[in-house]
Amino acid sequence: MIRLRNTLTQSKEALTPLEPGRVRLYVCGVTVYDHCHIGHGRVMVAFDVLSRLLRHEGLKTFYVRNITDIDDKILERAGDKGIPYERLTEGMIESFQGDMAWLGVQPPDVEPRATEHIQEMVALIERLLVKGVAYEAGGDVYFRVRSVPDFGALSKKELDELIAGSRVEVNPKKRDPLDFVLWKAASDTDAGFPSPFGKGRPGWHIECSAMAMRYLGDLLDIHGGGEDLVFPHHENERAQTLAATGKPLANLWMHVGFVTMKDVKMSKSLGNTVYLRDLKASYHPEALRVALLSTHYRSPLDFSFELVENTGRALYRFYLARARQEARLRSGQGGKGRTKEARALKEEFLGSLKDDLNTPRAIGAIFKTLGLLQEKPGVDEETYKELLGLYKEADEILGAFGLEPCAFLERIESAFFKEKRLDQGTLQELVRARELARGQKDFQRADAIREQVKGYGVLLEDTPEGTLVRLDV
RNA sequence: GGCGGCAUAGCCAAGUGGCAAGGCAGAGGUCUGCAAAACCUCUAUACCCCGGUUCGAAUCCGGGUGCCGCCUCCA
Repeated sequence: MIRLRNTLTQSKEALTPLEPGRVRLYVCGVTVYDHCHIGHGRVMVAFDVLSRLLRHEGLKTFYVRNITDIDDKILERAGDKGIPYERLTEGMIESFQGDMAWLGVQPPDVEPRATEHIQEMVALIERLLVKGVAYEAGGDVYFRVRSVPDFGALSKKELDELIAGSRVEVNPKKRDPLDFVLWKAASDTDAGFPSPFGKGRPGWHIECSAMAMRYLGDLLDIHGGGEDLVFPHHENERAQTLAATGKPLANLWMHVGFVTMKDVKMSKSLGNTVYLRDLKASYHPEALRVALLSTHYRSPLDFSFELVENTGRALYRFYLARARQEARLRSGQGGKGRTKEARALKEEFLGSLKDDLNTPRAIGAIFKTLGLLQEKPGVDEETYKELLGLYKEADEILGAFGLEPCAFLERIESAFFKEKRLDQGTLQELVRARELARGQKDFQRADAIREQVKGYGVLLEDTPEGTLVRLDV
């Protein structure tokens, strides 16, 4: 049983799919007018983990994540750059997909684009017009918010209080200041699509309802996105779908908390953003992924480079311990039989994830296996097999902890040597020279070499098997 | 102003009624030519404050305080 917190009811609920064994999942993706920052990355990773977990639990999951490729910001940005908006969005979609691949986010089953579903949106708007809950005004079409009695249920807002606190400039075309636009008229020179209401483009909210309904039907099991989408975006999606179909679009609404920088929300409009693409050069994607999952998805995550560095260090230690354990087993040295503990950790891992995606606790369980590996003689073959099962599960669901230790270490090392401008050949020579000096008990020279190499961030450890090169990551 | 959320060690972060996970950082010890790594031990008499419920609360209830977010495009 998977339990998830529902924004609508403000409590954890057992996930009970509409159709047994199948889950319909829709997540609001990105508006492609700029590159993705860490906040986007967090949401995508969170729902990536959710979809992986659902599938791991044997639920056939159909995951739809949209791309908003037409809106005011896009047109504005393209205008600033003096390029057609399609060129801007194509470039940003490519950038987005590159970032997601780097982060290990699996593609959704369908990634619909707004511009390719104008027909569905127009049809839905027409439905709303027929029902009398929408009206045309000067080429625009608006949705009558007051036609939905429980408007505000999702975001816990009272209509009248919204008006009181409203800072929106009044649009004279609206009959009620809270009404939102379903279709926006375009001038002759503006980008736009033909429609029965005239040339124009869809409002932001209608696209998600239309595309969700197109691919998943009138009612979803789970609809998710960032916390800032609760109001107005999801509230409006819910209202318009409810008005059109009598169904509230989704049974369960999930929202991911913000990424902050020094406790202030990271947002494009505030300019305190760190883009995913800027992290690619310096960090292993697994370090960022684990860092993003080390805080529960609903809590704010205060981002810092230190956080990623610390996580990278912990991962390095993790893979080193595994490499050592594997070396022990290869050389035929047995360890302790700890299968009971290993199984308990495995249960803790999966149980945590099934309880509202408690990734921090699940990650804690993974790190607890380190204690088993590193305690005196390590573990025996059977126990390690059990642990490998856990790591495989972590790889499948979290998309982390499942690499071949050597693969991870080599990747870290190659990046390291590239960055530090110390080539491996020179290092090997120094290590040989030092071993020679040590053999002659010339410890002064040996220590000097160790110091020299340390300047490059390389640590030399003397072990019975010879010199071990370790990186100060 | 309205609504929502959060407050756990130096830092990050679990824990939702029964001895306070885990990570990072730090201290001491074992080991070592010296180190490092690893291991062992230690690092919150205690979970923002004040009341209450209970045999028992970080955990439930009431009242404060502080921080954050939404109410406007935003993941």
